[in-house]
Amino acid sequence: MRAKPKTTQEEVLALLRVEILTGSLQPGQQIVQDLLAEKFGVSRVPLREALKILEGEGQVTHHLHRGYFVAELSINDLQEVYRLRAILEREAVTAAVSNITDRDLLAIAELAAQVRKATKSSEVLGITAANRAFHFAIFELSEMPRLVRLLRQLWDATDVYRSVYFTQAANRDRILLEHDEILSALSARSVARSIRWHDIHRDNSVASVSAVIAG
Amino acid sequence: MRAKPKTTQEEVLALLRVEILTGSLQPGQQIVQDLLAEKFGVSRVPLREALKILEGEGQVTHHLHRGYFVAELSINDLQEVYRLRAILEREAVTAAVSNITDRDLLAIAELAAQVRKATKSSEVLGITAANRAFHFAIFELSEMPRLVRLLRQLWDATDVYRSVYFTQAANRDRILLEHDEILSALSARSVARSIRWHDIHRDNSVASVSAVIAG
DNA sequence: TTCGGCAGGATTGTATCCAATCTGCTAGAT
DNA sequence: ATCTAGCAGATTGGATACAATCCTGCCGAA
Repeated sequence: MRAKPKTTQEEVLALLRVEILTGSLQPGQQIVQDLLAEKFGVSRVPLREALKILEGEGQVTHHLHRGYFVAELSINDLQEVYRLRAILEREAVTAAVSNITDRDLLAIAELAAQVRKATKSSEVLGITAANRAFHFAIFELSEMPRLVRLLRQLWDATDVYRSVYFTQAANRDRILLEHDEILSALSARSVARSIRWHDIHRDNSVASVSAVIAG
Repeated sequence: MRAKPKTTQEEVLALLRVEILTGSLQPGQQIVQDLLAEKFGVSRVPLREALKILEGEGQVTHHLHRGYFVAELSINDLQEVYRLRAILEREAVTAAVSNITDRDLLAIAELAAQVRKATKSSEVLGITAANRAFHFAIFELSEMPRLVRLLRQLWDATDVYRSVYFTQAANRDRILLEHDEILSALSARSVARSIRWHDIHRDNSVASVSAVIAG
């Protein structure tokens, strides 16, 4: 038996994220509430509330009396998201370094190891999740919950496209190396190095994702 | 006759914002859906969707099977919000300066004048709205819609407390002066001066609002 | 071809009912 | 007297059905 979310709308929300992430719901595509509600086996009420949440995150757009559509990301949008990530992640990393304990370092190293394991298994969804867990464990150390929430929104916005990034073997190796560097910088409590490697890591990502969007 | 929002949930959303802003719904207070739905003359469904939006913005919190509560802001929360605002507004102002046209300057000057007029009338809600219009007109010039959206969320989070700021006459005069300085810096296309005066403006605000929260 | 209107479809809003859960009170045990 | 278990009331969460509103696309007339 699968671990069941407490409420239907949470379950629907999780399902929607997967649908969007895996491309079952493609960018620009309309979301027909009745169809999706039936597909998920729920009524429209929790579905709409989940869609409202996604709308708030910018994952879907809403046109009055026309319904919800999966958000599309232009090159400009993408660059803006990554610019904002750069600014906010620097802040998060800076705060994280000043808070980090040896215990935290162990936990993060463990998460890095899980990313490594996930890249072996070739399962994109698993790699995405592991990668996310690794990075947000670091961001969480900032002890700035609102900052983390904003970052989560920004990551969500590009998840669809970033997942393609993980499908290429060359990228996977580089990611693992960069994670090691980040971990090393954190261990040394070096803000500058931590930020630099985050920047490098992100720049490599944006380059690949831009290529995806450009076609 | 007042301009009516197109959908009921938008109307409810606007009403909720006013209720929260004016303190009819006080921080920490539970929002009883049935009562409020009846008070607004709507059913619970659009009310809940409006609450979902506010939850996404962090304006209200949600506890499972216990309902919605008006969000409370701790001193730490407040400082985090203002720290994030500082970071993001600097980015927005920088981009705005590089885009600003003479036409934009006229429009912003006009908005500044409206703030001045609003302060005369002593109506807090009006001042808040005018002030917001002034600042976001500047932020919008960044042509970074997601950045503006994040800023809007951050402003919303502290609106309740900031409105108190406007009730004090001494603050009002200073605000007007600072707006003039911002306008002057923008006219000169000086990024450094624009950022500096935004920082000063914000610092004065956070000091007052902190005092309010501290009691 | 273009314009106007009409029908169909989709979303939105509402009402009602039921299930799940939380809260507070009461009764019993220690 | 205090603590705990459990019951009742209240509230939220969800499902379903139906009415209302609005968009879209087609069809015919000028």
